[in-house]
Amino acid sequence: MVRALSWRPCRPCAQPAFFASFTTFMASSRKPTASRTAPRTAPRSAPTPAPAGRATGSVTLADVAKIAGVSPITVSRVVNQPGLVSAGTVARVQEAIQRTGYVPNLLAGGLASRRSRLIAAIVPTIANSIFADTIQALTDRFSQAGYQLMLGLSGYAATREQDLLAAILSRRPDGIVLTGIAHTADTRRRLLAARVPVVETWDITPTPIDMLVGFSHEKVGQTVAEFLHARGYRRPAILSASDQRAESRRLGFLDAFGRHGITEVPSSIVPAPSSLGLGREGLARLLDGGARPDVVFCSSDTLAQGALSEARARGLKVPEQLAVMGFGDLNFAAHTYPALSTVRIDGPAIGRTAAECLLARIDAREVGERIIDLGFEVIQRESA
Amino acid sequence: MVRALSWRPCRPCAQPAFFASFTTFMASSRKPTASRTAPRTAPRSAPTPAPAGRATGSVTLADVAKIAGVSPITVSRVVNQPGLVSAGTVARVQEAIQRTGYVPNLLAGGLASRRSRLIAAIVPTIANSIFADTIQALTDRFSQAGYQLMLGLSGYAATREQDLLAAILSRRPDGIVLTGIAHTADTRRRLLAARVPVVETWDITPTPIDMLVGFSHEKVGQTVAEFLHARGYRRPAILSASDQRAESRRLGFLDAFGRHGITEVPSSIVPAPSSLGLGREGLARLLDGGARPDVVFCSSDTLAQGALSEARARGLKVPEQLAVMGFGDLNFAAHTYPALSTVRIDGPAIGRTAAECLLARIDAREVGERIIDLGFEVIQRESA
DNA sequence: TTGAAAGCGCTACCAG
DNA sequence: CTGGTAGCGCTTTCAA
Repeated sequence: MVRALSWRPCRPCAQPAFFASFTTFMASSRKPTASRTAPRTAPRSAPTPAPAGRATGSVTLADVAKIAGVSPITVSRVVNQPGLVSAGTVARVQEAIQRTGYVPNLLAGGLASRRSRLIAAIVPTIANSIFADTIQALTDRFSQAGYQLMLGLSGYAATREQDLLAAILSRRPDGIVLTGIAHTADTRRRLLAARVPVVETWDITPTPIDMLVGFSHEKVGQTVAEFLHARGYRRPAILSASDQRAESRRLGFLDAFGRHGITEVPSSIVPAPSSLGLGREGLARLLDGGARPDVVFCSSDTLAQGALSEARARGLKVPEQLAVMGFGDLNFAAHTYPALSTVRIDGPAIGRTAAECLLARIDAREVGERIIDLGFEVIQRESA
Repeated sequence: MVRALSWRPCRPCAQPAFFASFTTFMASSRKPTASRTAPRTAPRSAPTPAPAGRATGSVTLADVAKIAGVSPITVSRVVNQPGLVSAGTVARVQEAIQRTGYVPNLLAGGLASRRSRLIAAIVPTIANSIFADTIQALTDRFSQAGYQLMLGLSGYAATREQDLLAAILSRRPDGIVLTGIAHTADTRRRLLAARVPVVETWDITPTPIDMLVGFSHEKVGQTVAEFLHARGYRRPAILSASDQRAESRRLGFLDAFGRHGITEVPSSIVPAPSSLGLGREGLARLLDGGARPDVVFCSSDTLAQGALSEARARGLKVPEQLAVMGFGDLNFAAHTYPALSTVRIDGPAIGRTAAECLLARIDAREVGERIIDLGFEVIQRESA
C-alpha cells in the first residue's frame, strides 16, 4: 500500500543510510561532498587590532567612542536613548558604528543594567501545536518592544519544566510566559524567589503564580457536553490525551453529561502528545471494547482527525453514525473536515494579551495581579 | 454551514468581545476576574541582605563562597568543573548553594568567558511547520550538551532575517543554525565578521557560509517528476508557494518533465506561508484557468490537503482523475489521505546532524568546512 | 587543590 | 548635553 523511493546523494558523498547515525556521518563526511568553487568571502580584518590580555577582538563601545571622539557612555546613549544626545553627536557616533561594524554586547549590557531584554516562554511542544499562534504573537509583540523571546520546549513532563526553568532563570529573563497552571511546588518557589514577572497561559485558576491569561478547560468540557446534549446526542465517548488540560476538559464533560443523567461515558486515554496514529488507535480501542457512541469528544483536532480516519476505515458514516468533536481548530477542520466540529481558541489573542501584561509589569514594576479569561468558541459544522 | 457558539466569562469579568483588543482589555481588566482565595506564597526573604550600591539583591557566587568558607573561584569550579575540586569542598559548597538557592548568572559568566552557551536558530515559521521536528532535535541535542537554543522566527522575508540576526548577534551566541541558503549579502558579511560557527540547513549549495546540512530541492523536483512520468502521468501541474525552496523544486520538476518533451506545465503560485485555504484557491484557479492536469505537485502537504478538498468539492476522483503530490509528509498523509503521495524529509536527522556539526566546531574550534547531503524519500500511496 | 588579582563590555550614578 | 568613576557577577591567568 505504501511504496517509497528514496533518493541519496551521488556516490562519492553518499551517506551509508538515509537515517544516517551521527557516528556514520562523522566517519564518511570528512571529505566534503562538494568542493568549494567560490572562495569564501574573506572576513574583514578587525578595524581595531585586538588588544592584549583577555580582549575578544570584537569591536567594543570604547572602540567606537575613540573613533567618534566621544566618551563610551555617549555611544551607549546613542544606541539606547538617542533622544538624550545632540543630533551632531548622534550622527558622528552612528557613522563610527557603521564604519566599525559595532554590534552591542547584550550580555555586558544586561549584566550592568540588570535588564536582559529577554523574555522566556515555555511550551510543551511546537509540533503541529495549538500553541504556535500564541508563540508567534508573543514573538511579534516582544520584538517590536525590543525584547527577544527565548523558547523552551518542556514536553509534557513537569520535571523537565523544572530543569528548563533553571536554565532559563540563569539567563535572567525580564519576564516568563508559562503554558498551563500545573507546575511543581519547586517551580513555583523558584519563580517567586527570582522575582520575575510571570504570565501563565492557556488555562485558568484563582491562584496563579503572578498573572494569567487563559480560559477554563472545565468550562470547555461542560459547554461542549451541553452543546452535544442539546443536539440530541446521548451516547458520548471520550478520546483524550493524558495531559493536564485535556483531563480538565474531560471532567467538565463528564460533569455536564452526568447532570443530564448520563454517567456511562467510555473513555480512551492515550499518551501525550497527540498524533493521528493515536487517534486511530484510540477510537479503535473504544469500539473494540464494545462502546457504541454516537459522538466522540477528542482532546485535540489531531486526535479527532485520526478518529475520523478510523471511523471511515470501519465504514461508519460521519456524523450520522458517529459525530466527532475536536479541540483547537488547527485550521484543518475548516477546509478538509466538514464533518468535524471543534472548539476554537484564539491563540494569537492569548499571546498578545500575555505580552501586554508582561510589558506593563516590566515597565511599571507594578505589583497588581491580573487574571484574564479570554473564553473560547464552539464550532459546529454540519456535513457538506 | 457553520454554526458557532462562543462562551464568554461570567458578567463581572467578561471581555467586551471574544477577540478583545488590548485597549479594551486594559480598560476592563483593572479589576481581577477572580479574587485571590489562597494567599500567595510569601517570597522568602533573601538569605543575604541586599548590599548597598548597584547590587541586585540576588544571591551571587560571592555569597555562596562566604557561606561555604571558600573563595568565589572555588564555587565557580564546583558549578562548572566539579572534577577539579576535592569531594569535601564540593559537598560543602553544594550545601551552601542549596541553602541560598543560588542561581548562576549566565550573563556574567558569558561575558567573562566569552561563551554564552547559547545557540540561535532561525526558521521562517513554526505554524504547522515542516521545521518543527528539526527544532525539536536541535533543542534536545543542545540542552543535553549544556547549550540553550534561542529560536528566531523570520517569516519569509530576507530583510526580517537581517534584523533578527542583529538582535541575535548581540547575545553572542556560540553558534547559529539557519534555514535555507538564501541570505542577503549583508547577513553573510555580518555572520562572517562575527566569526561564529554557522550551519545552514534544509537546502544545499556548493558555497555555504560555513557548514551545511540539507538536501537538494531541485533534485526533489526532478525525482518527483521522473517518478510521476514513470507512472504514466503526462499532464502535470504545479501549485507552489512563493518560497525560495519551493521555487527550486518547481524548476527541477519543470526541467525533468521538459526532458521528456512535456513543457506545458500550468503553475499556480500562492503567497507563503501555505495554508489549506490557499491550497483550495490555488487549485481552483488552475482548473478555472482551463488546466486539466492528471497530477498536481504541491509545494507542501498543507497546500496539497487544500487541493484535495477542492478536488473533492468538485467531484474529482483522487487519484484516478487527479493525483495529488505533496511535500513534507507532516504525518498526515500516512493516516488520513491514502490518496496523497508526498516527499518525506528526515527533519530530526537534519537537526541532529546540524547540532553535531556545531558542537564539534565549538569544541575543537575547527576550521574545516562541511557540506552534508541527507537526501529525501518519495512516498507513494495508492488509494486505500 | 585552592586563591588573588584583573578584567569581560556595558550602564548607573552623579558631576559638570 | 556630556563625561568620570565604579561597579554588574563571573572567569581567566598565574601563583601558591
